Amino acid sequence: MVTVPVVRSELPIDTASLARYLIGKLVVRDLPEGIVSGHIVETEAYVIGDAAGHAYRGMTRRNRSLFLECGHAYVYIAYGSSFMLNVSSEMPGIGAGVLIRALEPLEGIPIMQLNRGVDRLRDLARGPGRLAAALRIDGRLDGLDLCRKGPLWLGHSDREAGEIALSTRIGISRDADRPLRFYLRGNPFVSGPKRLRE
DNA sequence: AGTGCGATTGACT
DNA sequence: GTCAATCGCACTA
Repeated sequence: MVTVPVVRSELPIDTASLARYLIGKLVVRDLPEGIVSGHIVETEAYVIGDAAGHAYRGMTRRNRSLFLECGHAYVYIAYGSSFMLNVSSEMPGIGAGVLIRALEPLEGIPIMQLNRGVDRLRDLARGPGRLAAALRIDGRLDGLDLCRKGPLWLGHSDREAGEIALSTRIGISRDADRPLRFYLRGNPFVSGPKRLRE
């Protein structure tokens, strides 16, 4: 697969714009068994001053990667067992980021199937915890620069993305009405209930 | 030291 | 569709 990393200077600084920009880009994972990758089909923006964002109450040990220059990984555990992959956004020192919620599998599908313990293509990376498991993403990747080739990085795709739709975010209670979720309309690899996929 | 709560998932009706 | 498991983290004292 011929793909090049996204260029940091081309990333939109604004968090919501970055969330939209990342739809259709590639997440590439370099594992000992081979390359695993997929197209991003769903993201959520956790913007500056967002009560639902992990940086809302300032920097802590867990969320410090959110304050890095845009294009770095913020990886944390939700509900005790599921890892979540985020891309930091905004200027250095500003805590905001984009949650990558779902991938359409592209390369290394047999590796994903082993990592997930399921075969069905649609179930491999539909949902943020499943995505991280499929790509074997854990806390050791927290803080990584995603704009250069390495164990985990973001790449350009030559495929046309399709229509990008907007909705409220999934699984939060505070600031729940803000339309900050981006997804490819009708794409079967998008998570959430039916009404949030069409 | 104790408490409450999730940016979820998988099993089940 | 419903619901419980699960445990790290932030907050209170």
